[in-house]
Amino acid sequence: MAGVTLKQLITHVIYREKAMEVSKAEFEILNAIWAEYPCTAKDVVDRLNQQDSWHEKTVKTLLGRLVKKQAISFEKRSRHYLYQPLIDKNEYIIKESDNFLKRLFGGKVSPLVASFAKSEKLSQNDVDELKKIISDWEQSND
Amino acid sequence: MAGVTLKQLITHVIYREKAMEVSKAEFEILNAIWAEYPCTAKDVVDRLNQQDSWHEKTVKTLLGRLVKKQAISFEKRSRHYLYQPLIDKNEYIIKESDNFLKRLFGGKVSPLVASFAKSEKLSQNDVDELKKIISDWEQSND
DNA sequence: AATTGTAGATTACAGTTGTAATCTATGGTG
DNA sequence: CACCATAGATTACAACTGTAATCTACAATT
Repeated sequence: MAGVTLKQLITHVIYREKAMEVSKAEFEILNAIWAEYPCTAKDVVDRLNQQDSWHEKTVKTLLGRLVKKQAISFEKRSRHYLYQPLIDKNEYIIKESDNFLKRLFGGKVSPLVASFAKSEKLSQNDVDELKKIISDWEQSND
Repeated sequence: MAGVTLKQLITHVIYREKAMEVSKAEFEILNAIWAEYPCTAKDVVDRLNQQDSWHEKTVKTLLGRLVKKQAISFEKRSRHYLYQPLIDKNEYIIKESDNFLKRLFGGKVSPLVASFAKSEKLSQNDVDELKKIISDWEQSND
């Protein structure tokens, strides 16, 4: 620990206080794990490579970072690790959505939908789905 | 330019090819400018400080970065600059929303709304607004 | 048992970001 | 006209990111 500045030390000590932030690339990894877990690093690589092209080394790095951030954990199975999420997908997605809506739309969904409607990014199908969601909501809120 | 690696050079040459990325802090600045422009750095600081606390130096740095990224431009007025956006607020917001929805919800709005409904983050007011948006949409799409 | 492929650990490295402090030049003030 | 406050320019700097290459150790194979 030689050469560590006081600031670094303090930063480290209060690390746990900070809200955990998952970067975009890390989220892709997390998402692949959520698909089915526990799973190996190879599983993750394979899943990701169905869509895009991820270098195995990159995926390993990101898995390591997610472990350090305590977003996932692993269990040793002889040669390889079995990874598994420590955070819930729905919870995470809600939190992220909430943050996003706060930053851009005052925290509400409707302005987003309105903005999509205005720029013609809303299809009949989207509207049908929205109507269904609304009627379900009304069903359970009276 | 001595000591520049080939990779750096290439990165720089193809710089314009990359989609411009505005960071979160930069977005706050942009947002303050969109409120009313042209405006000075001081205007931006004042506007931001109505809500949060921004250091003047930080704001200046971010203004500089936005200029470099060609997200805003300025015009000299003797001692100070008059800043003004180079990107349209609605366009930017739509693009960001689209990206966000692609990353988390397969690109569609309804799953976001559904997820909000499920976690009880939807108020009667939100629902009323959504209904209004939908009926307006249907009005103009038949 | 020696060898080797491979899994994870460590190291690399430039770019971005948040957050400012310091430098420099100039317009306004006494 | 000299001086200074201040605006913008430059510099700082650690953390985070994306993207991998290299190192190290062990399990499976011959």
